[in-house]
Amino acid sequence: MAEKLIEKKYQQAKECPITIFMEQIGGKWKPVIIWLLILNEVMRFNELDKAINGISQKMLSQQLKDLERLKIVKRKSYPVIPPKVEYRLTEKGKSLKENLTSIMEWSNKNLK
Amino acid sequence: MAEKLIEKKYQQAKECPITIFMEQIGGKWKPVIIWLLILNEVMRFNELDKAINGISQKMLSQQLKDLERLKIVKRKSYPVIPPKVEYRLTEKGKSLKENLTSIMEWSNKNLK
DNA sequence: CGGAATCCGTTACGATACTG
DNA sequence: CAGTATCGTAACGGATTCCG
Repeated sequence: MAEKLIEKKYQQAKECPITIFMEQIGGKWKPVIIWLLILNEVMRFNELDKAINGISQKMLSQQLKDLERLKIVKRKSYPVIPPKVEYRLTEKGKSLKENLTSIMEWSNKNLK
Repeated sequence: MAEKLIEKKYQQAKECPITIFMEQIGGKWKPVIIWLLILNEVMRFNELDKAINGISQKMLSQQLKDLERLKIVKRKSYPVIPPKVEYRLTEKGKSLKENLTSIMEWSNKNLK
């Protein structure tokens, strides 16, 4: 009886949207990639690679694929040699700007 | 020369505050814990354990320690038998409410 | 009740090398 | 240039047991 009440009271924790957010947009690299694309509109693979301190090509391409699947990033490839691929945000991706900005401000104020 | 320009242009990516945020507040469990404490003010270890679907005691105590170290959560222990320990947010912790709320809204709108 | 200790599997991440 | 493929390590996370 009491257990049932507790279950009900704290039900919010299940399928928590914040958790889903963290699982999908969080992680070590995705926010940086998104942030760079907010600042620079469009970037090539190689530019992202150079811009992100310490990332490997493997990780970068993996994270970009994830973000593409999530419809946050658009990939545009030109059939030239040498290859040229551009990445930019979708509208959905751009809509993250305010969230990331306020997180950034909080972080600057509160985290070392 | 050109390299130097690129380095400069994308310097934002180093020590990115959003990355720091994700590393410290992100992850699978921390946001849920914080959110529950926002909703319920004060909770005991056991209540958190029951409220968070699928968490193990090990993870819970580990995450609570992390959050305590970050000064986001306050721990209050009563010297009684059986033991009683309460967790609540610090002011710093409470200041995350707006961030988490807007993340939650975005998540509800944009993530499955 | 509120943990700590242990064991163990899975995933994330990283370094390096290679390719169309 | 824009990636794959391969391999090794480290961190994460879960299950179980034990204890004051």
